[in-house]
Amino acid sequence: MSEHQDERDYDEYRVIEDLGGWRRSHHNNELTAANIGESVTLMGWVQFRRDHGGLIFIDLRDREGLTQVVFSPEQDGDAHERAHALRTEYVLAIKGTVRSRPEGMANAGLVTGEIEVVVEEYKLLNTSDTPPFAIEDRLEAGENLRLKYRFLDLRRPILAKNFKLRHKAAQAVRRYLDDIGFLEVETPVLTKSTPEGARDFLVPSRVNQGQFYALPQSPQLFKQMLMVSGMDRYYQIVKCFRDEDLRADRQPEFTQIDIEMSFVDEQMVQDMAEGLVTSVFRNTLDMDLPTPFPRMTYADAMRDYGVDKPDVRFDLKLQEVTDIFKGSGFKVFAGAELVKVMRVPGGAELSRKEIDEYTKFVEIYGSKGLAWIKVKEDGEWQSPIVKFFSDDERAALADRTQAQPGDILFFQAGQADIANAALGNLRCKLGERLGLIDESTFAPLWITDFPLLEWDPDEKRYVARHHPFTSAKPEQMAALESDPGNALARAYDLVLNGFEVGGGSIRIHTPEQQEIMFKALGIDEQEAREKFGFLMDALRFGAPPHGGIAFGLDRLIMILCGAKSIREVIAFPKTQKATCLMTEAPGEVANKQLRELGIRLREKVQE
RNA sequence: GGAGCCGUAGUUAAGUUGGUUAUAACGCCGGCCUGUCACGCCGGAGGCCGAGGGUUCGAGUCCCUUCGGCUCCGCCA
Repeated sequence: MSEHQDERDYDEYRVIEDLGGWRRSHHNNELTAANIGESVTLMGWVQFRRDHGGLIFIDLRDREGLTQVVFSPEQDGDAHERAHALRTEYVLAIKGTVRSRPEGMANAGLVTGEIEVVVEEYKLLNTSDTPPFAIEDRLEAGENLRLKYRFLDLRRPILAKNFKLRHKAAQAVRRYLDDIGFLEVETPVLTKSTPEGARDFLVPSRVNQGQFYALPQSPQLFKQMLMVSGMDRYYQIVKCFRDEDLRADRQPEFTQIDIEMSFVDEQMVQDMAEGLVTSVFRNTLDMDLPTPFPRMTYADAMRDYGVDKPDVRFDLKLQEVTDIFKGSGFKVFAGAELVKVMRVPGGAELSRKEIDEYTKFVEIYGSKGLAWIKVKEDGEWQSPIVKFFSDDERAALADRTQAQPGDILFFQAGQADIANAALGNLRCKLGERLGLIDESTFAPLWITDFPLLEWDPDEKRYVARHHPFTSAKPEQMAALESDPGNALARAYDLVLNGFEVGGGSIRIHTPEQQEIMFKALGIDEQEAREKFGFLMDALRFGAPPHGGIAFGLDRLIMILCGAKSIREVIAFPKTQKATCLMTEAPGEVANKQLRELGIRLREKVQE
């Protein structure tokens, strides 16, 4: 066999050069037919290399896009020869001339697809190891790899796009709030641990050994202080910290658009918030959301959707039928605190296997099972449970649900919170599975009239549903002492496509009302003074009526991007175990550091 | 604290009832190639089957433990 011609070692061509005063003239999405003939300087990474031996094509990538550059032996033999050594993710600076691609060679898939840049001179600014995964949108590496090499993952156009949108949204927020008189004020990150709410992240104090700061769960009390200060309108795009377990839409550190206003009621905060959200939509998706946003009370949301953040992009609803089955021969329904049904049009097509799957699904929420009735084409009811129904019960059920041939009815019966959660979440699963959701639509919705307090069976006391500084509805403030469980709050959530993206309230601004609230929560005077003394003091010095709202920026951006997780819109997110695979945080610290802080670990971690 | 899914070349995956030398595609390395655009063609290298233990004549496959990733329940005012 003809001996291998000497295999070449290209390393001699891989000499890294200095930028040497070169300046970039364009990004890689900018050049079009209008630039033909221009001399340009481009910089970026090698996306694809197509080496024909003669001609070499490189797609040069930067944050903005791709441009095809051509190395031709006729143009510059030396540059062409050296270009054989180029590999994926090498960093290049090229000087060349923009020219039209030959007839029929345009690439309609690229903004720059009509042209190419023929290289006259280039510098290799850096080489690259072969990346552990391809830097492309269509190839998805495992998430652990992506997070370990997040700096490479972030080179992918889809992520660059997410972060550009996030940036635009943040700019729109600042512009909008600045225009209507809000001041951006920073608040401390090292602050005080407060009872109530989420678990705090603690930071030990070296100067005050044995004492700890807490990272803020939100700047709630600071923004109220700013209102007392007469700051009038405050906002901040700010990190918040909650040491709770993670979800696809929850990270231990996350970003809020935090807003507070003086001399306002609910309507004024909501109007402002709608203006903010519509401005964000306009400046990111170029989409006009109709205002005012629809409103729904918490009670109605629970009644019709079983959850307090309904996805109203599709129209399935729940109906209560507890009354129909009071005293029924079907004991499962007769003895239940709540019986609810959901009519799913066309659902009779669901297979037994699918229904079994949904039965498993509702068990997640503590449900004991999933009863169902299929209405066949001839109107006959097929079901494991109808044989237990009386004729009256059947008639009442048919009347209330208006079930039609081809429908399926799903039932939940039992403890109210479980039945609601099970059926409400099944509703969302079915909406997805049956293609009832138009992914291109956005359905904002205000949820209002939340209960002020919730009974905590573990602690055997009421806890604040929103937070302890939320005002009750004026007509119920007096009743707070006599009938705390039924008081409604001046609180509101903004729900978007089934996600809670914002929440706020009108706050308590007199010490008398705040004391009543603490009392209702079982916080005695001494504890109130210890934990919230500064708040009590502030309320005594002419606190104006005030209220506000906070938006979960990560969630909002996730929805705007169509992403499945907020990790796709956070540059360096944590895993479900709250670790960072790139930096390997959290980590152990040197004994010296612990000594300085006056901390000794209870159990020495071996090795 | 709990439930479920997953972990096999660099990557993404296949791997039957436990049975020869663990597959494929992409990527990587080398050769050829002047109009490709996820270039093409030829050749080649590459494996602690997450880790540890067990069952067995024999384990990627079965069992136990453990580590890691994801989804969810609890939790998250």
